[in-house]
Amino acid sequence: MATGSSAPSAPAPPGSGEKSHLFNFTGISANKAGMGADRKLVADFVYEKSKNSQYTQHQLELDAKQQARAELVAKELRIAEARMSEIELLSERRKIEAELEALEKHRDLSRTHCVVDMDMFYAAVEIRDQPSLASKPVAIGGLGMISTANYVARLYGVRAAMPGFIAVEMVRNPAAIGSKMPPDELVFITPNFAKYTQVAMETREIFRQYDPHFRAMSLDEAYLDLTDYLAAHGVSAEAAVQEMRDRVKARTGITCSAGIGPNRMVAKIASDERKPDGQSQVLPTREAVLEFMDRLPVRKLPGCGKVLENQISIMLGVQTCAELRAAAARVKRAFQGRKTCSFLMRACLGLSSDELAEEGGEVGNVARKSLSCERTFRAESEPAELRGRLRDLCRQVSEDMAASVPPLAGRVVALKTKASSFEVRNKQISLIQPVGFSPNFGKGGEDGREHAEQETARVTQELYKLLEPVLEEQFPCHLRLMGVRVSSFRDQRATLDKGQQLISFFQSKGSEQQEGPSAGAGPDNLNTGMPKPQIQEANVIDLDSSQEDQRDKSRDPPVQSQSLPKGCLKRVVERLASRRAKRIRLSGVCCPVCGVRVPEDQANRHVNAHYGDQ
DNA sequence: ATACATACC
DNA sequence: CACTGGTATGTAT
Repeated sequence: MATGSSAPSAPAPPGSGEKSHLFNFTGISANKAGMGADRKLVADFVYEKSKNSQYTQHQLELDAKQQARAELVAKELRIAEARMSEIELLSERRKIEAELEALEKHRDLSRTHCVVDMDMFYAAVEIRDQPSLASKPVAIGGLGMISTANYVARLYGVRAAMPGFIAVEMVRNPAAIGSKMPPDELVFITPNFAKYTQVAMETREIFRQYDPHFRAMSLDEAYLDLTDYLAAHGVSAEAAVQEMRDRVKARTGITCSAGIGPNRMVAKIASDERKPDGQSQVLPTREAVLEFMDRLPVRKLPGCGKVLENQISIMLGVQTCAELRAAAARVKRAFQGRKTCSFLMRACLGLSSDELAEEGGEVGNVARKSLSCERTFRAESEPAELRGRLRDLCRQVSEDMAASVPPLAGRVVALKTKASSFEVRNKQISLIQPVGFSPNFGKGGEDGREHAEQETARVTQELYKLLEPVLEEQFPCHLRLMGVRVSSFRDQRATLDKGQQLISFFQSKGSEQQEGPSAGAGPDNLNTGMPKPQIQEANVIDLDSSQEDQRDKSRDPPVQSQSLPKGCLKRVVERLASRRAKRIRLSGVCCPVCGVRVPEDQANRHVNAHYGDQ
């Protein structure tokens, strides 16, 4: 299993005992090494602590399934290759060379992208506000799950996404995981998301000055296109980013790391190189990019997680991007007909999908596509209790839909359940009429609040009525989690921020452009390597008319932009811009997590709601 | 189209 | 005490 440099390509011998799967699923891998602790010992330790849990049993099943599949494909590959003649192999080789050559056409070295990542963000904020913690092992989260660990805790092998109760044991018993640290007690801190959000706003104020269209991926990570800034100020990327990081540190007291590169993928990977409190640049030449990519383990490619890494290892015997490139022909055969194939081919050349997007006119869609709420709880069988939880979830989803701008209505609702065995089920219902709020919801006058409550209750009830029978189908059941999701929104664009991105695109590109908004505004395609559906101008028109016109257009086919009269788009953009300005004056602050605009006095509550009000 | 699995922070 | 939550997307059926 590809669990690290120790055993790069050895497939797990079937039936060789419980450690054979040496935790593919811990995700501890080439790039996720815990400093100061031995990876393998950490994996063993975690395994020992949890091998009898339902969780682990379930993970082992998934793991085994995945492993068997990879081995099957590997076997078929070997057979197919054995059957190929020299001539066939040669012609295939030539074909691949040509394809790689063709991909070079998409290489764009003209832009400078930057990814900024705050160092151990939540922990850094807490330690800033309580400096006595600095020397102690600190984890943000609880016994169930850790979201961030400081560097002291990392010396004990503690990492984000690790269950807290295991982390406690590791800190108490560092020798067991090969750490030379003295035994200690892990300090837990309950996350304070409102505070982290406040700090994130401060960093974003700074980011905005370097790229007004920067994209925040989370509270602690942002993608910037520095090209215009550098041209305007005549400074080097290195200097600009250093200055930006200095300003972030001065303003927030927290360090960050950054990567600079000719596209978002390269910048993202580079941001990991000199962490913490460092920056790294990949120069905009083909040679520099290839040299950088070549030594990279494939696992470092955003989008290549532990499963794909393992597949690549088992099926191709490949660990690094250089090997991946050399094995392009086999990559193609192994993943033929799958998006993964083109993703890998481009990625190993250091090509980011945003380059393709610009070239091909395919664009990233920045609108939200689904809204959901899920809760884990102590496993429960009682129907009345489960129904109550379902109703709570429906209420929460309804409130979040109401708080969206515009208020949401969706044609698909889904119930997710996780049994105490960790088996997950999803059941979705497609509707003719969307469930949710009218686009005009929330614009009421004096009786606005009362009406809002009434409508929210109505939507809650509609969701519940749809999903309760779905839950019923599963009785008797023993559940540890339920979740409610709404998608296929009537309004494709969901947040104010994204609306502003639309405007900026149209303004910069001019009114006769036929494509949607530039993918340069966000890293939407970064992980998948694939273009997302476009936002057509039709959506903008729809948005506009939705103000005056309540007809439900959700079932109408998308209007082709070609059918729009000349000059129409420009007017739409202007009207949109003026409405935006009005809304900004009228209504509170923009949630930095979801982009939804909420009244100022509800901002904290709203932000915390994203995280379950912890 | 639906369900399930993977990935990211 | 006991392995998250929200969103997107890829893959299989």
